[in-house]
Amino acid sequence: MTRQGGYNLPEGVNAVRFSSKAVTRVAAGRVIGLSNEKKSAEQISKVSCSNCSVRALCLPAGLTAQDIDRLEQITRKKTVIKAGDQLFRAGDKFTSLYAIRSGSFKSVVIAADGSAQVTHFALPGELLGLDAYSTQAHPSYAEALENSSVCELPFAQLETLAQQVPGLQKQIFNLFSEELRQEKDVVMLLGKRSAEARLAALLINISERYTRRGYSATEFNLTMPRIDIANYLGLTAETVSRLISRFQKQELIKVQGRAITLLDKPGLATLAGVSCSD
Amino acid sequence: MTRQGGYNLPEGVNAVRFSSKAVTRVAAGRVIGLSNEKKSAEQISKVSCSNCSVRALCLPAGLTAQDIDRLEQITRKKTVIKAGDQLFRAGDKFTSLYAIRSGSFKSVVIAADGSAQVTHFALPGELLGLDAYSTQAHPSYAEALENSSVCELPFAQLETLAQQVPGLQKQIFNLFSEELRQEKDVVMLLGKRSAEARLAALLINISERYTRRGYSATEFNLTMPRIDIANYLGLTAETVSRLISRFQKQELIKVQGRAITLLDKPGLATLAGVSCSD
DNA sequence: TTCACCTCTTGATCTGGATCAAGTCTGGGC
DNA sequence: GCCCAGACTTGATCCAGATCAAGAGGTGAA
Repeated sequence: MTRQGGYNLPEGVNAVRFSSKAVTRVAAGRVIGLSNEKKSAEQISKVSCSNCSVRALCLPAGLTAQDIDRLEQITRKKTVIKAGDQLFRAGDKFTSLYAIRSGSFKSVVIAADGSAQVTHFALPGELLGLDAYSTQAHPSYAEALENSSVCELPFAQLETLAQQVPGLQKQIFNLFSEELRQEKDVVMLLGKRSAEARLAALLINISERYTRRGYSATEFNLTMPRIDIANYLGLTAETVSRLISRFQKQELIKVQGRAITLLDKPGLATLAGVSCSD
Repeated sequence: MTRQGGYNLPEGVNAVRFSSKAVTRVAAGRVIGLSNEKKSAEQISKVSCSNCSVRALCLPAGLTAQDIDRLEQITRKKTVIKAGDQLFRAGDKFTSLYAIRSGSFKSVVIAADGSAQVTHFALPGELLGLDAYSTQAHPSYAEALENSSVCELPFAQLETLAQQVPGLQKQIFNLFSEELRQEKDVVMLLGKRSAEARLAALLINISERYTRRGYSATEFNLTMPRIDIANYLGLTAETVSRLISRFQKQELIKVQGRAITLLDKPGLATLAGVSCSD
């Protein structure tokens, strides 16, 4: 649906691509280090949680090796989703949750008047589809922002297994609750904060989420286009662009295309009106 | 904490109070009919889900009589919370969920900079505290907007019971998912909609939620003060007040203090940019 | 009853971010 | 290589809603 040109991410190995001009300014080693994506977009069909990089955040968290084994048995496949492709569409019947192994997604709700609203950016280790349980249909669609891979968890089986494995039930409650808490943060953000505070908060938020996943806290890719960031934050692309320029002038961040370096995270946190781990 | 004066709700039987002027304009029968609160604020300690008016929406939904009985056994008490009192404070250790039997609450998060944000209005049959599970501490405080009663559900026991009763696990997932979906609706609302659309959407939303609880779809109390509505919608009290006046002039609603009559629900739905059940 | 203190309403002015309008940059196709 | 489409940037103008300000209506306490 969304055709991506220009600043788009490459299909292959590295999630970051620079213009020749930019490359001259960034050391090659750091460019590689910036990648949010694992080395290659594997398309292995055997699911193995135990060597998955996000197991500490995903459903296996807190489970015994034996229980993880049972979880692996119901996990149907690990698919590669290309940038721009949809994992599921709005209105699709709810049958499975999807755990993100690598890459990133946006969740988009289409309002009654046809307008789209980005409601969530999802990173590795997070589950997509939790909000579909109560109505048994996905209220939003999920689109890959870069080449991504996911594990599909048929919910009926997951539910049955959770009945037998207390740790799994706990972890599902945990992921539900965590997502609920995050949504409240978004509501807070959109509620009363200035455009400046919103963008600063998003940068801090994404930084912290990447940190928990073992990536650099200060250097990462904003895999989403400006227009999606704007939509998510309740702003326009122009305002986001202006703010990014201003933040650069204020030496809070450094930007090359979609690669971001946070130069002054405490400063951003102050703007955002949140405390930060720095 | 929040001292309430002026337009405050009475302590006693009826949630609605009118000025003498207003009373002359509203038939007594309809005033009674407007009440969002059940007849009296009972303080019975024996929990009985089977004769609770919100059982169809609350945890017992879909359970057998036998399972409801087990649920009742772990439900610790039914307390009356006075208007303005807090059910739990932000930062309190998470031990229980609270099911609202009658009345209404607001959830408020205090940001790092000290500013408060109303993140949710909770009505009978809804659970408070779901967002505290992942961190084991309440991120927000819950304050009664009118005299209310709740059932306390110690979560450790609820979790154990859910392990044994599949329908209960399902229903907990369901309430989590439903709240998540609702939060997404709020994000959509705050994202890009005009002040007018936000207020219209809130009125529609509250109307539909009361309808599901068996109250009138067109006549109900906005139990929350304007300032809370404004905070929740990311607006100022002045803007909310102006909009309410304008909606009255446009004959979309009729307002007496906090009592609201929706005169043109489809019209409001159009403004809100949502479809409605009317 | 009077007074203090709320919440709510209404008016006047100001401003942050939207909108409109050109551009520039980048990568892909030919 | 050149061209084109889409992502992004930057500038000028406009307006919805904030802010500031004043007053009205209602309640509880003395």
